[in-house]
Amino acid sequence: MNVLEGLNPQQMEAVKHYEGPLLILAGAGSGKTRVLTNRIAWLIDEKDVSPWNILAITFTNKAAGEMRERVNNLVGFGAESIWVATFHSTCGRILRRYIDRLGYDSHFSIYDTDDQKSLVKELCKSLEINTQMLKEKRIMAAISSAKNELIGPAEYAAAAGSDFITSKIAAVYSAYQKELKKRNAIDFDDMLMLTVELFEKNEDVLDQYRDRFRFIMVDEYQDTNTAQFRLISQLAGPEGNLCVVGDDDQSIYSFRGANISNILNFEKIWPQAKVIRLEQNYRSTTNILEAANHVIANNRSRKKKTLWTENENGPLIHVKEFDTAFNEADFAASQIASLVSRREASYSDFAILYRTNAQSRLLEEKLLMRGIPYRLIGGVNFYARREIKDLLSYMRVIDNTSDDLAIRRVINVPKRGIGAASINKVAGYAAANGLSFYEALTRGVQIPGLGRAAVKTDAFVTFLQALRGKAQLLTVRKLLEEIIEQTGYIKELREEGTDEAKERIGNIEELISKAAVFEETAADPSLSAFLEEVSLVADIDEMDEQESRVVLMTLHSAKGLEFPRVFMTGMEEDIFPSSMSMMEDDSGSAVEEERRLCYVGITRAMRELTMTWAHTRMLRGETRYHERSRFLGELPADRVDAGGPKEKTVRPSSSGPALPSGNRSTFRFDKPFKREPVKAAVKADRLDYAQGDTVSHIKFGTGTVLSIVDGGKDYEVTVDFEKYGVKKMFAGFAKLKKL
DNA sequence: TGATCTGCGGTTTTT
DNA sequence: CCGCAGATCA
Repeated sequence: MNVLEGLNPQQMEAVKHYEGPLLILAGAGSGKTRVLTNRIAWLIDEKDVSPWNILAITFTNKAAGEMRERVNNLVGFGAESIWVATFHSTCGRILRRYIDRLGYDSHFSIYDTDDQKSLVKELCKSLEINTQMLKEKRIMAAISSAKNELIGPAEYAAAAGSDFITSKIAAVYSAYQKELKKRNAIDFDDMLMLTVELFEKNEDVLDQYRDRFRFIMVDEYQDTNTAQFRLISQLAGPEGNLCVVGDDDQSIYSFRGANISNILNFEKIWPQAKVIRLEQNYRSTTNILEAANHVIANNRSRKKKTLWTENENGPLIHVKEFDTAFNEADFAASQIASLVSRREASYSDFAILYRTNAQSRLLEEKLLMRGIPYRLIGGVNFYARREIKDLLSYMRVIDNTSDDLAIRRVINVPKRGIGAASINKVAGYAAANGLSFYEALTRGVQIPGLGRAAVKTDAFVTFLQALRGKAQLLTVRKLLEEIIEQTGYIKELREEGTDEAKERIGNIEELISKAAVFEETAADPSLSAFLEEVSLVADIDEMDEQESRVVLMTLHSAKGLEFPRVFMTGMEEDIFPSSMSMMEDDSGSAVEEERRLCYVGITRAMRELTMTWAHTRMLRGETRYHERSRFLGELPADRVDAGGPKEKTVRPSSSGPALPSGNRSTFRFDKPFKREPVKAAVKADRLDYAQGDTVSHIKFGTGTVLSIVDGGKDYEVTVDFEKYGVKKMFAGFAKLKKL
């Protein structure tokens, strides 16, 4: 296959770039992945670069998987030895091998957000920090950004000085790192920070990886934070055979430490860098692209560039206004249903995007009602579910007995009669003697005050030891099944028999098949590797383009994807841009990030884009009013649909920015929030059914009304459905019919 | 010790 | 509105 075929001149130039640093500024849909993969193939084919010497880094497993697949198709022989991975799994692999140089053991656990929170909470308690005043979340965010900036506890404490809050955070940070190390655990941010530290302190290790990774590619470069930037700088070395691809207009992760200046600094660190711009878009219609260009032009801080396309105009952008978010959601569902029934589209053509995960609920409801299959990305992570975390915690303890959090999670699951009192005694003894929780546990009766409970803890220790012994001989999947068997986890759920229990069993079965897939496909099928892999799964990784389903996800998750037809919902001030972004008094940079997010959303669409907004929307249980989003006003009038007969339409600005950047603060103040909840907006005066009546529901079928409670805003009706059991619902939404 | 109840706070985005 | 944490009861 000719890797240069069909490339435009700029793409060609990028693909044929051999040695030295290269910055590719690639607009949305300009074929950047193609350029990256073809360049890899070109290096191998034309320059005899060994696949072994190539590293390609992405942010998500999904992106890595796609790149891997495309590279495999392009590079026949040796493609598997190209290292294609995310930042985090790259660091994971390096650390598994060399983390002993930093005083950890190679069986380290990876703490996720929940684990971090438990630890921070624990530390706040022992440091006597009032978490009402200084929230765990804030501490976690501070620690995370410090790590992203490669600031260790000591440096953080020094910078904190006498500032009360900051010095408290510094104290937690220091204790947090100490405790993690004691537990032989690291968090997400540590993966990066520790790898950088490893390279800094161990020249031999860095040299070894430098020698291997002679050619480095980085995707979504605009999202790199300082730690990631340092890492690739270390690997690339001064000669810098480094090729990065990014788009400053799609930088939407500054809250996670992403640093736009990494793009600007690129040419400073490597003055010899070549810069190539890819501005031709192959994805979207002219109307969509013009809309995107017009909106993003309102941002002041950006590298000026204008995407263009040879594609046809296509349909106009539809902008629809609704009274309520219900109608909005229903509209999206009905549009999809009618297009699919007319065979003009298939479910997988559609994506419904929104700003916050909470907005998915309504949409799900409406899709469900119409029987439209959908895939929800995000929300509660599969691996964060209780049953999954329980089982994984067992595996964590088996892999790493120092993981106090994991062992304390499972010590009484299933119930073993070891309660909080006993746990505290063991923990106290462990702390006093510098032992891990597990080590303390093995001391049994020696622990003061444990008394008769020691019989139970001893049994637990024996149980764990037996499992640990077996683990040596078992594959990951078998081990998991053994744990389930020995603990009676599924058995217990089966006896419970509720819908919820059934769902949990389903989740466990899914975990087993994930373990099965893992042990068949992983290069390193060890327990540590399995636990690492499941820790690093992102929501978006769960998406499968092959499915014939509508996809629901946040605008953030949508980055890097494309769909023939896109709905952007909740286009309202305070929702999108979010109220948070407007509160910050930072000269509008947060709003600019929201605008980039809007740009990302618009440019996901290939053919048809529908943007919707609603005057009222339920938020945390109260109905709130919203104005239409300023971003709608920034659309070019000549690209927007005049609207159907049913809905009123928006008057977009004729040209230019709707809101000069300098005016942001005044704008904020002359538009006070309307926060009064609307009572009786949806509440019917009375219901045409009563307790004991038989009613029918569009999805749940027929059932008997058990009770009706006047909840103020609406009636809450409890119905016992024949097929689905007892459900609680609101009369205004459920649209129950008396039979 | 375990199960149930109540009150409160939370939602911006995530590897 | 929902989920969680602490309080309260069996």
